[in-house]
Amino acid sequence: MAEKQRRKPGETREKLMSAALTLVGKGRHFASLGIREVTRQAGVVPTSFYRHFRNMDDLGLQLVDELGLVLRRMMREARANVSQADKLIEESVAIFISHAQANRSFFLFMAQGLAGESRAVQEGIRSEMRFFASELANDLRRLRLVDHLSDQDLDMTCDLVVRSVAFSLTDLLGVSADDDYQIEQIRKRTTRFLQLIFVGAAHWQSAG
Amino acid sequence: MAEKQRRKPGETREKLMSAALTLVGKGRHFASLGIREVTRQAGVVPTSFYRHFRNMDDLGLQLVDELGLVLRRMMREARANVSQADKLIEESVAIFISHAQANRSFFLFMAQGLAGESRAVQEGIRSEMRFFASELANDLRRLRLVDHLSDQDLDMTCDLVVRSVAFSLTDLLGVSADDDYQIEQIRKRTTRFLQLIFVGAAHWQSAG
DNA sequence: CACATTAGTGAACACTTGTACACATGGATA
DNA sequence: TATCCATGTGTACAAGTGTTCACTAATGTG
Repeated sequence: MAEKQRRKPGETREKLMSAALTLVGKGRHFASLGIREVTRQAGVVPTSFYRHFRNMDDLGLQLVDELGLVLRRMMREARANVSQADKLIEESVAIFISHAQANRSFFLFMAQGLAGESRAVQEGIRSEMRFFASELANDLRRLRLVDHLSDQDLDMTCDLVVRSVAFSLTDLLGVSADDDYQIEQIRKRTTRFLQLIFVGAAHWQSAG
Repeated sequence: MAEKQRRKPGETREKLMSAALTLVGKGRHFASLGIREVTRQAGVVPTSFYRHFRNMDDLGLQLVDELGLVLRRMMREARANVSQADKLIEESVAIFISHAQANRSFFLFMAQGLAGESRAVQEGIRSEMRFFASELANDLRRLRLVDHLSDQDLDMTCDLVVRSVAFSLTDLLGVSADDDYQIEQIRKRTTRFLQLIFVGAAHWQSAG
């Protein structure tokens, strides 16, 4: 019989989660993954799955939690690297794209989950996006870049910004990871989107 | 043995496609549907599937084509119903939402396909969105509402508009079809998004 | 009318799937 | 040290899967 050493606690759990992400990274859709498939990819016997998750939806929910950590790391780096206010958009988009590349499977999972099968996962991702948007609003407030906007209008603007970036994600994940030209195009386009939105925000009161 | 009457040509084909849509409408993800499942829902023997489609991806591609028709109908109605230029955004959003409600499963399929499993379906949907955006640009040009924008900037604006609306789709499809309050909220928010974008477009030259 | 084509059927195939059960083992706890 | 429990393993099974095959009835074409 094969050895059944138990290594660090939670190791198999992580193997299963990253196995699912690996399969997603290979082009599979999370909704089409099965328990056996994931355990096979993780190099673990199918029964082990139930030691950690009740079903695939449960695994998805726990992936959403980890996704939250990835997003928070990204925000922290963005805040640390904002050198000048007028380059804020460009630099933030660049950081976002590099994180999306570095955690491709994670963001793929996020893009899939937005219209996914599990309502709970869907809501989880949406919630992460709302949090992201509200943090962005806080930052902009603190930098005093948007003093003329009401809280509500600022929230709306940040919401739109986050959505636009999230949509660019699906562009980004659609091109191969080493197609530098296309990635650069996406970066430029996303940057212009955000600039357009902020121009709109800057003139919002007069038009609203 | 059961009767095997063949009715109109292409009837089973349609039954299969709408069976897939029905399952999607019930909350399933297209990527997780199987051939047997679809044929069962259509009330047809599994073998019949192969008379019309090579596999599920093929069926998905043909659904994208039909989706194109739905979108074109929507555009036609929007063009016919634009009463006054200053209500253009509000009325267009309202038409969009009513079409999305009337063809819920179709739009659900579209939202899923954007980050779906089949690259071909993904590209098909993207292509429909590009077409939609370019038609929008033509209309705006014709109405002479955006004379100060270059073609390129206009394309970008329309692209952003279409993306924002598409993202609102996922909001809309996330709430139950008879939750009028939430739907109204989504309608208002989407309208404001577009207004913000167009305010940005109106002031774009001076800032770009 | 004869005939090829299309579009339906059911039976069978070799696999894969989710899940249940009994069992083993290492580490923490008492 | 003795015990418990979380975590691992192998086996088993019923149900579901995609696909092939041979057969049949309706339709369009000569």
